[in-house]
Amino acid sequence: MVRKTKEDAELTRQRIINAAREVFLTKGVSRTSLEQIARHANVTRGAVYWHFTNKSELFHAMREQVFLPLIDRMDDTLLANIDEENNPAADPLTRIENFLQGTVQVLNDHQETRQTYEIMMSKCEYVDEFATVLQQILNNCSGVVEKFEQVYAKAHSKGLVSVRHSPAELAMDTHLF
Amino acid sequence: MVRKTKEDAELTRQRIINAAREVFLTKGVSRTSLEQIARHANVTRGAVYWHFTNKSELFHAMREQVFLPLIDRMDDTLLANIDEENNPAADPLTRIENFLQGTVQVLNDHQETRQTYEIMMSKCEYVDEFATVLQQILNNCSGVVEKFEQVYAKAHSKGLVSVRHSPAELAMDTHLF
DNA sequence: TTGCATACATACATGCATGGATGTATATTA
DNA sequence: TAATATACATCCATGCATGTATGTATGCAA
Repeated sequence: MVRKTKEDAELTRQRIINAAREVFLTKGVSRTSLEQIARHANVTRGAVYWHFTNKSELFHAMREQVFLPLIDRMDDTLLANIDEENNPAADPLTRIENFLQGTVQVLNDHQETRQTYEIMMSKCEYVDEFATVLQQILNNCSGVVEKFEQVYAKAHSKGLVSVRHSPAELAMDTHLF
Repeated sequence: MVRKTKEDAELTRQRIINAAREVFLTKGVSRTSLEQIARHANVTRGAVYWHFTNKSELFHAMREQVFLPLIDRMDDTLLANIDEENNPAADPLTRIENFLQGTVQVLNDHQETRQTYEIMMSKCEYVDEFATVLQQILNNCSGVVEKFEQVYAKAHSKGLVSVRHSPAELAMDTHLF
């Protein structure tokens, strides 16, 4: 193996991330060594250490590949042009439904996304360096809940939902689901 | 340290389990060594290996201390005398509510139970030996769902719930909650 | 074409964690 | 009371994972 062009290097980086995901899934995050990941990606640990400073940075990179698209999709589906009053597609409850269906769709179509979620849920111990990861995830979640809340507030002001439920409650419930 | 009486030994065993829970919580299951647990319990690894063959057995023992009472409570609260037709306290929906409130109560009162749940949820990677643990947990869950289902079936036959929802659906929903 | 940066591979030192072997003092039992 | 089982503590060999240091061949820019 010798020096590659920038595009090749980016491919290698991606191969490492994919390898990490697959090994994480079967071995668990803390039990996979960077050596195993490297072998699975047909490189050596040198390459892994070149692209990522350590395992948690690699984990973080893997995570971002599914979270950033999620955030984008939320912004698009849920919040974009929410203030245009006379937009038929902008009905708040329809937006929520669309977003949830989109989420299921993604989980159906992309096994990579499924795998990443499974790793985050039952193959990772959120301690030490990973505690900050958990913090980030929770921050993300409260961001998600907040966005739900905005949409529900809109629905509320339009009289689309029962006044017995506050937007915050509805948002939390939807998120739990 | 020298040989103790059987009661002393049982105390030591319990101290080890408690120590394990506390260290698991802060360090995560895979990152805590039996040495750390031993130190935290004021014994040596020799004692730990005497009472438990390895880490996963220790984990299993810790888990049983919260799951077995849960199962018992389910049987008592949910299922006991469910077939006595004219028992006022045996109303199916009331049973469900009582059980859920009891669960919250336990989580409120026993920080040990809270800690154990937190460990099982975000401080443990379910792979290899622990994959069987996950399997057991899932089995337990389906057992739980089944019991919910029985109660809902009873409620159904009494006309207490809308016929639009099957007992299975209701059970799954309650369990998710 | 030279020189430096890049993209890795290889080698090495270090540090636990594990599990088993062994030691040992006491409780228990026959 | 002698023999044995119990409840640990201590010690040791082994292996693996990490991080870093170093080697090296190539792409790229001046």
